[in-house]
Amino acid sequence: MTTVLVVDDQPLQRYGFHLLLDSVPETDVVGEAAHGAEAVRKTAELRPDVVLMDVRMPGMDGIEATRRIVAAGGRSRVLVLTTFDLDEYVHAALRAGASGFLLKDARPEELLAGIRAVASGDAVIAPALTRRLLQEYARYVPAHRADSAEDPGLGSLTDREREILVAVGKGWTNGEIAARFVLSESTVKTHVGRVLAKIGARDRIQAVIFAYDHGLARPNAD
Amino acid sequence: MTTVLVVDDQPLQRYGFHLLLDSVPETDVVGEAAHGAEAVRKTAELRPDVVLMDVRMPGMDGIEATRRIVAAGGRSRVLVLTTFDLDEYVHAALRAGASGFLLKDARPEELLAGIRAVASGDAVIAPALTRRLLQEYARYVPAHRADSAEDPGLGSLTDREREILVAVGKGWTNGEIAARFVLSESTVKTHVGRVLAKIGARDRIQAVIFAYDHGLARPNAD
DNA sequence: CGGCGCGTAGTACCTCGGTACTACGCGCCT
DNA sequence: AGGCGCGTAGTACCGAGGTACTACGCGCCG
Repeated sequence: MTTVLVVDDQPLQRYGFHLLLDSVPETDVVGEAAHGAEAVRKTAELRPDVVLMDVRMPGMDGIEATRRIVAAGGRSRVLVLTTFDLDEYVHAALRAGASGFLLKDARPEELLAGIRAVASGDAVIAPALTRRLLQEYARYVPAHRADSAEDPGLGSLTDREREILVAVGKGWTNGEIAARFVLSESTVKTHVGRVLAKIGARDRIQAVIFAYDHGLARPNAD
Repeated sequence: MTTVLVVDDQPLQRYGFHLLLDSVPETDVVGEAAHGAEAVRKTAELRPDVVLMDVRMPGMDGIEATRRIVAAGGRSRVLVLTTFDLDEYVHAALRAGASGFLLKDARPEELLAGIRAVASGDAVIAPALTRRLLQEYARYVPAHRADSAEDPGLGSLTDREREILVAVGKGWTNGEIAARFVLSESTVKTHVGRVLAKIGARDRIQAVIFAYDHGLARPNAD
């Protein structure tokens, strides 16, 4: 049995979800909320398996509510629903920690399948959104490992040189690298110089770019 | 009516898909292939709406076949199926241009829904994989737009300054930027200096990192 | 043993980048 | 009319970065 909290500012919409979810035995609507603040409060109180969250709501919106629910650390998972497939919503929701994102025009069985998946710890994305998400994903997440044959130098770097490159990718100066690796600055310069030659970069800036493009540098830097 | 090409090296597996897809009126299996090379050939010949592609196959595997089919530019979409949810497969398949990735233990209706979605130009990912994909996505694709309140400067940049930052993110020197923007190097320096001050970077290297972290710089650089 | 790759270290030199500060024209708002 | 933001441009200065070249100890391999 999956317990669900329905969050939507439209009473009629809530009623519809209620009807749908009660029509099958596996889901049980344990509560409703009309805005973000109420959603956060009731989630803490009722501890539902799944929070069915509308995005557009007066006051605290669904994104912010999602963020707080996820931050609270309970076991409730958030499935975001919206009429609009605006990219910003999707991004914001996923970054807020939502486990899923579906459109309200989804067929009932899709919604139920989504709730089921989210409840079991998986994630769902509406097919119509998945395409765009994947395009972006493929753009942003490049050569995960040294896959695509062409590999101008990465493989020829020694372990030490790769370490140095990562450090350069963090934006550290030669002096900082020397300090953290307990080396002389001269040595760092020698390493950096060799790295630049091997990867075909003319300066450390292009080395940073190289590092990002090849997955050596990460946004969670420093 | 959706036409499907079934690709799998196991005859029994192909038979199973054939049975399933023929049991519903909306799909029509127009051909089968036992390995990658045959899949590429038959896709070109039969022009199916959807290619149901197994990953593990002797000879050319499903990933390479997917890459070639997508590169060929036809309207056939590839839905990759596998028994193993290995990350490398998922990554490779998506980068190869697959429109979907499902596990073979999917329930029949899920598979059919997937085929339907892919045929209509959408994309599908098995829920079990979506979670991991999203985690990574959230890691790699940072603040897409100035969403999360904290925004040390990006919003305060003028249009010109943002242009400059993008150029810096491409690894261009001040001289190159001056040349491409038809400016004096002094002006570029002034702009760069202001950008650094606004985003809180101490040098252009950290500006490059900032640009990447905020989605201003792209792997498809230069 | 001798050579080679690698990591370490140094010197010398010059360029590029960044800072500080000034300055001016343009457009917009008050 | 005056002020302000923005884009433009300049000078002067200095430190970090990069190049070129040399050097040495260590471990591995033929």
